[in-house]
Amino acid sequence: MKQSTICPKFEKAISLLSQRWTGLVIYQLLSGTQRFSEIQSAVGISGKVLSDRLKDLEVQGVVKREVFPETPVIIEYSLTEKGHSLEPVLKEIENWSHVWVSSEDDGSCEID
Amino acid sequence: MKQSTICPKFEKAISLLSQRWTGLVIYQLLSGTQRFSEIQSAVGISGKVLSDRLKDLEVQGVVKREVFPETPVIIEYSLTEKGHSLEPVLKEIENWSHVWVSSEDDGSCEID
DNA sequence: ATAAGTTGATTACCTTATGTAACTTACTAT
DNA sequence: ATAGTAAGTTACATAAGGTAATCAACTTAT
Repeated sequence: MKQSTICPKFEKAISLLSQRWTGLVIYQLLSGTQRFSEIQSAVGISGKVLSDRLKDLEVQGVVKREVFPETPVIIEYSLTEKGHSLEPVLKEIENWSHVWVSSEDDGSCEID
Repeated sequence: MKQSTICPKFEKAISLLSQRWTGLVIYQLLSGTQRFSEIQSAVGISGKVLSDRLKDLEVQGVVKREVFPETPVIIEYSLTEKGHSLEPVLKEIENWSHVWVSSEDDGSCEID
């Protein structure tokens, strides 16, 4: 099963964004450079999967990884230009969510 | 593991879009009402998962399902207002993909 | 009448993907 | 020595997804 009529570039982009956690991780990094454990606790993702995602995003040129050999070691993750260019997409989703997603029992966020 | 600092509405929206195939199905329906098998062959998704996704999207008020008891039965899927309101998001992704995704061995689409 | 075909789904069965928790490396502080 | 820290990794269990066969309900072909 592989014969869509949809633009392959779009498909690639969608398959990136539609991988679980990826959008959230990028969104989180929009607020600036962060370390592994910061991302992990902010996003609520398991270490294993975060590790996978970051490797993936690095390979795709969306995320940059920098190692500082202090003790204990510090590793910083940030968005590349390509990564930052996803901001409009994430903002559009954020926007949509504030119009169309009901709060239900959820709390709300600052922006609400 | 569940204690993010991210807006719950945004999280909900992202969890919708970051479910595999969902974005592609909605994108496909942007071009108008379609039947099960049309979506299936256009998107390249298995019948099982498409069935799941459509049920999901119907419950979330993104997709509308109409049954015409002809023979064989005809069932039409279309976007609701909520569904259509996702167009800017999908277009933004499309846009991004044309700027940042390389063609590699892929073909290209009309828009390229 | 019996067999074959249609659409939208579902079922059984197998392979990935994700979650949990324990463990690793390398070095510091007690 | 012992414990602690950051960033992962590993082993193991559960959930999600893919494939192919099958179903319901009705029509057309033989």
